[in-house]
Amino acid sequence: MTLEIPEVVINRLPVYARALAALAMDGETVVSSQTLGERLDVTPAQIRKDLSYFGRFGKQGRGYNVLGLLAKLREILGLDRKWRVALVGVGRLGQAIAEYGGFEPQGFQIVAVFDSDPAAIGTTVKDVVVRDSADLDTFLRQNPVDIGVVAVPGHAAQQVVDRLVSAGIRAILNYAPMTPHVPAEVAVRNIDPVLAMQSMTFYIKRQDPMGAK
Amino acid sequence: MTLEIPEVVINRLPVYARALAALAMDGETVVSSQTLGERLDVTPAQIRKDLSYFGRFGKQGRGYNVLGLLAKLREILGLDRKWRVALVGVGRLGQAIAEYGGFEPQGFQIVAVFDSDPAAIGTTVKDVVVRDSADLDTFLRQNPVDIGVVAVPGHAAQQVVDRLVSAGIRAILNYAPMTPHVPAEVAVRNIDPVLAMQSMTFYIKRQDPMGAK
DNA sequence: TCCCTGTTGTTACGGATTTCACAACCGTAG
DNA sequence: CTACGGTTGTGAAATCCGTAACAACAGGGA
Repeated sequence: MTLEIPEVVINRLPVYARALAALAMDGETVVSSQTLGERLDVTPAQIRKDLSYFGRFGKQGRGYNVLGLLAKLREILGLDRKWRVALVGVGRLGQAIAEYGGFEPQGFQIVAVFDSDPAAIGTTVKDVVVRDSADLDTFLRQNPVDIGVVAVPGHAAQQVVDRLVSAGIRAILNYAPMTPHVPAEVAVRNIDPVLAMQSMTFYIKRQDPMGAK
Repeated sequence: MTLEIPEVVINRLPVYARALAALAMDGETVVSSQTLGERLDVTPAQIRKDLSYFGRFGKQGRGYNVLGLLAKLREILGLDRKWRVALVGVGRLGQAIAEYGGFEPQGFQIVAVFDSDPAAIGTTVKDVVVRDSADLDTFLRQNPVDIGVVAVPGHAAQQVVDRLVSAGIRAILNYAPMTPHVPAEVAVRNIDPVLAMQSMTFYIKRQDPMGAK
C-alpha cells in the first residue's frame, strides 16, 4: 500500500521535520512549500510531491500548518514513540556517541552498550554498564532493541553487523569505515566523515586554497 | 572536459578507493569489477561505468590492478596531497572530532581550531590552540585552509558557514543539525546521525521490536 | 598460431526521480 | 456574490541514473 515510496523521499522527510520544528520554535504557524524550500534549498515542487506520497496536508492559498504537518511527518516516520538503541564499541568514537546529547531528545535511547575489551567491560558510560560483546546475542534476544549502532574498528565491524542482524535487529547505524553486508530487509546508514571529505576534495582540487593570493 | 560528472559518481569514488586499499592490505594485486562489486554491494556495471568517466584503467580478461587503480582514484579525488582543515566549535562534539584519529592518516590535518566560548579560547586541543571565533576571518585570510568543519550549535551554524564562505573556504563539513545555505560553488556535506536514524525508523516502524515475542 | 575463458569499456535502453505547468481551490476584499 | 492573489496536488515531460548486453580484447593453453 505505502509501498514503492522512493528511499530518497524518505530520507528527505526528517529534514522537512527538522525545519518545521525550527519554524515552530520561531512561532510560525503556517508555511508554504515555497518558503520551506528556500530554507532547505529544495524546490517547492519537490516538497509538494514528496508529501503527496502520503496524503494531502496543505491548504490552497495558505500553505501548511506547521505543527500539523510536523505531527504528520513524525507519525509517518515513526518518530511519535521512543526507540531503543544498542551501541557496540566504546572506544573513543563509541564514547563520544554515547555522550552525544542529540539522540535522547529525539527519542533515541541508548539502553545497552557493548565492547570486547576486558578493560572496558563493567565500566559505565552514561549510566549504562558496558557489557561483554560475547553476550550480545543473548542480551538482544532477551531485551528488545530497535536500532544497533556500530562503532568498532573496521576489521571487526562485519562480524558485529552479522550478529546484530542474526539477533533480529533491522536498523543499523554504522560508523565503521567499511560497507556492511546485510540482507535487504535491514536498513543501514553509514556515517563516515572521511568519505564525505574525500568527495569534496574532488571539487576543490583545481583551485589554490583560499583562492590563492 | 571532466565536466558533467554526476555527483553520485564522485561520492562513490572514495568508497571504491577505500575498498581497494583494503584489498591491497590483503595482498590482492588484481580485482575485477565483479569482485569489487560484491564487496561493496554495487553492480559491476556501475563500477565500470563510474570509472569510464575518467579513463580506462582495467585490462580485459584480468580486471584492475589494485594499487594502480587506487593511485588513479586518489589522484582524481585529489587525495594525493595534504588538506588543511579548520574546526569551528570545540564543545563535546568538536572535541571528539579533533581527537578522532581518522582524518590525519587520510591527509586531513586540523591546523586551526576556533570557539567563541571564552573558557575554551586559549586551551589546546590536540596540540592546537583554540582561537577566538572573532578572529576567524583574519586567520583564514592569512593562513590557507581548504576545508571548514562546523561543530557549533545549530543556531550559530549559519553565521559560521557564512564567515567561512566569505573567507574563501570552498568545502564545508557540517555537523550542525541544520541545512546550511551556501553559494553553488561551495561543497557541503552534512553529518547528522539523528537524521540517519530518523529515516531508518520509517522502515522498521511496522514491526514489533526484535520480531516481537 | 588459433581458440577459449574472462573481463573491460561503452552504447542503448529503461526505470527512477525531478521539474514543469496548470486546474482546482481557499480566503479575503470589494 | 464575484473576483483575485496565492498555493496546493498532480499528471505529463524532462532529466538523470543504473542496468543490460555485447563487441573488443588480453592471456593462456593446445
